[in-house]
Amino acid sequence: MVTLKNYNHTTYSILGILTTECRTGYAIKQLIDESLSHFWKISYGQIYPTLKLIVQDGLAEVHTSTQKGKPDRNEYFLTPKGRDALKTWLEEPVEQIPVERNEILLKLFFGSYQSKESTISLIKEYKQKLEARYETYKNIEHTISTYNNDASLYWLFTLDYGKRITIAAIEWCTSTLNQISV
Amino acid sequence: MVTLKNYNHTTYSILGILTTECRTGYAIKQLIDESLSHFWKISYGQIYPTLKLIVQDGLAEVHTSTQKGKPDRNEYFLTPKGRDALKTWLEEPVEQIPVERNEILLKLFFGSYQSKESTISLIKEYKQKLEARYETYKNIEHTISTYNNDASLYWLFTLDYGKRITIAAIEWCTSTLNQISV
DNA sequence: TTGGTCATGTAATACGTTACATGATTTC
DNA sequence: GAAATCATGTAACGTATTACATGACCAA
Repeated sequence: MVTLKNYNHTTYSILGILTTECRTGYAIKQLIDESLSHFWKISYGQIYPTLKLIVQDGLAEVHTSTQKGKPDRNEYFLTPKGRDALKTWLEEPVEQIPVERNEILLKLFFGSYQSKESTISLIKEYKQKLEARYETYKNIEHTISTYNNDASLYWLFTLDYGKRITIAAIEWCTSTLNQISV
Repeated sequence: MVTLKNYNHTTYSILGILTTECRTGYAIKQLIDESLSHFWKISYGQIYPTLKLIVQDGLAEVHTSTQKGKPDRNEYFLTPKGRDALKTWLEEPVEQIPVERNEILLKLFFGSYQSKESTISLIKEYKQKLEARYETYKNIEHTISTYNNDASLYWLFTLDYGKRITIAAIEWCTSTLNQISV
């Protein structure tokens, strides 16, 4: 029995996206920025080396098409081994919820060391950014609704998460501002 | 006029903590693990090199006490320059809210590629971890309440944030489980 | 005597961002 | 003519984790 190598989450995100119609490094970046941006991000500096790696390891195959004028287009396709690796990872339990570092909370933690006004504008700006983010989520939701494949239900679940968290954070801003302003 | 160097958030977190009674690398780690763990984390591999750096740059001074038997104890104290650097950073606006990578949402995003049962247990486990986290937050809250200094009000604000976000996430779990189980 | 607490530190590795380089086609 | 889109990729750098090494004291 062959034990599969362990890859990092970035690699699995790419394997996962290769199950969709996205086949090029460029398209992978686009999909993540458009539809997963509320809980994932990636850079070309990760994508291209990772694509190379998964081909080396036999998780994907690359079909290169040289087009007149245009640059080469490398399309990637999962192999059965690649699908296995993805499935295995998907069914593994998640060990821990990671701690997200939050700069705003870090600054607020030292709030007694700055002026009330600074703290208030810190939270007000945060609130504005959260409200903008909420609007973005509604746009993503709209984009996803138009896809209408069997994946889109799950995509909407992840968005619902983003929206709920954002609303909770906005409410916290309001409540905290009230408590400070007194 | 002297322009201050820019440091990373980890460095500012250490500067901030040096405004409290925590003076050693060990105590810094402890405080973060106990009272900031809902939005920050740090390792010794960051703490000790950073302490060295801020002394080099004149942001802190170190007083070493050699004790009989026990290992050397290095106590760090902010210099006026260190306080300036902290204050400047505290009053700078936060550019962007970072995207937190979320492994659970990543797996859920590819939910159509796995069995319903896997997805359900993924979310159930997540919910359990969130509930455990909520309990932890209540413990931290209790710890902080006993400190009773002028910082503790702000510390409680950050905790309130953690609690609200966690509750929203738990509610999302419940709602999503209902929708999947149908 | 075993494990916890106090206490400091480094080296290797892993992970991620940013800036750079290239270049054709299409749209305003 | 300028800007956006499609398209690929590397190198340098910044940041963080993990494992390792050391060692005394104290409590169960």
